[in-house]
Amino acid sequence: MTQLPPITQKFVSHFGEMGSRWGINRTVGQIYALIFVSAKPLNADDIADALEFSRSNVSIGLKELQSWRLVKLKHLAGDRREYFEAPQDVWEIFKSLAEEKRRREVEPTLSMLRASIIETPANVADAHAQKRIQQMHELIDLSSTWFDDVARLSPETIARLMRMGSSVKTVLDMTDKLKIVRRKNKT
Amino acid sequence: MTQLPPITQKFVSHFGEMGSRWGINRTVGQIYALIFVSAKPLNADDIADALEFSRSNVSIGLKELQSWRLVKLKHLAGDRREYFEAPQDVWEIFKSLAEEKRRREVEPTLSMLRASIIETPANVADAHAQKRIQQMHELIDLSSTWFDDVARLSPETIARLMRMGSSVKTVLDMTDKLKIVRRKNKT
DNA sequence: TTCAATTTTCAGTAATTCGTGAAATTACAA
DNA sequence: TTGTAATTTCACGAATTACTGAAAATTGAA
Repeated sequence: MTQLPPITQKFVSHFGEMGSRWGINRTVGQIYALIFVSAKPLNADDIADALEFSRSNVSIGLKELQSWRLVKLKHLAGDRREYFEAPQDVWEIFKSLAEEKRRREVEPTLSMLRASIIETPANVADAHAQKRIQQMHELIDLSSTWFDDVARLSPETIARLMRMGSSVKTVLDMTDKLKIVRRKNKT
Repeated sequence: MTQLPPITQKFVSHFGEMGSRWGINRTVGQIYALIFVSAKPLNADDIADALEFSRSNVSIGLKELQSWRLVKLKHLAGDRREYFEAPQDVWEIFKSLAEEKRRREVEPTLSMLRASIIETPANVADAHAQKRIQQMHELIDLSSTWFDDVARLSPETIARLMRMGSSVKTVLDMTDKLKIVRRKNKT
């Protein structure tokens, strides 16, 4: 597997760059990209070889990717090395990532914001700060629980929702009308 | 403004930590947090003073925040210094951030993925890689245009949509049924 | 057990990113 | 203009983060 084919090569290197803009570093990004596009599971040596990273670097990178649930460990019969692969369904990947990000970054922020909100402000400046913090908390809390809710839907339902784009508004309005009609009929 | 009040203090320092998990660094995060909770616009000296950063550091941070459209420049009458404030509406803030992130990170990735997709695969490995890249492209493209669509809705409509959570499914199903009824009536 | 293959850890070093003070530039009042 | 306050730029040292090779630990077969 020395010398990656051109499309793979380009993807891997770009993904490394993007990785560093997200929390993960270039190396980890490249390792993931390689596993993602690979047709079959890879072991640590395959990766170290293909990307020309040290074996230890790959080991650490794989650990990191496992902690994000982005790669799955797989054992091949008659080979005791550990092989890794990415889930086939891209939606599943997206969801793992979002969940993990929520757990690690969003939740701690929310608790901190909550803690600030229940404190008694010492002066007028802090009272204003608290109002602003409250606003931020509401926004983050609403979007994150919403995201969780949506993630629970089937990929097809999500796709359907997304394809509607901004025309969801029409649907919402329609629903409201229906509710009103029902309420009227009841009384 | 030396010695920040406790709630502000805590928020600012936590936000700095979070900032470094996102693309922005600790300093920039703290500067933003301070501006966000402040009741009135701040100038660079206020900030340098409150956070004990060097004046130049603040200047660079403010430039960065402006480029993300997270702070707005404001001139106060009879004072030629530049004052900065964060938009009042947290939804607006969220949208600016998302748009800017899309423009800087998502769009370049999409073009790169597109470029890979139209290339002719050199071998069977690259053909498989291309299929995977295609899947990733579809997912990112769909979510990002969808996000744009939703962002265009009014904050109230968005809030309404979010409050529905996973029960949107029921609405979608209802809509489908309505469509079917209409179609039947037509024919 | 023992042994060899594989994986992980870790100390040291390389690379990158951050923050500062000093100098340069800009903007405005006199 | 000229002088001064405000802002930006930039080179450099400090701090942080990433990567490596060697050594230790783990795993499973014999």
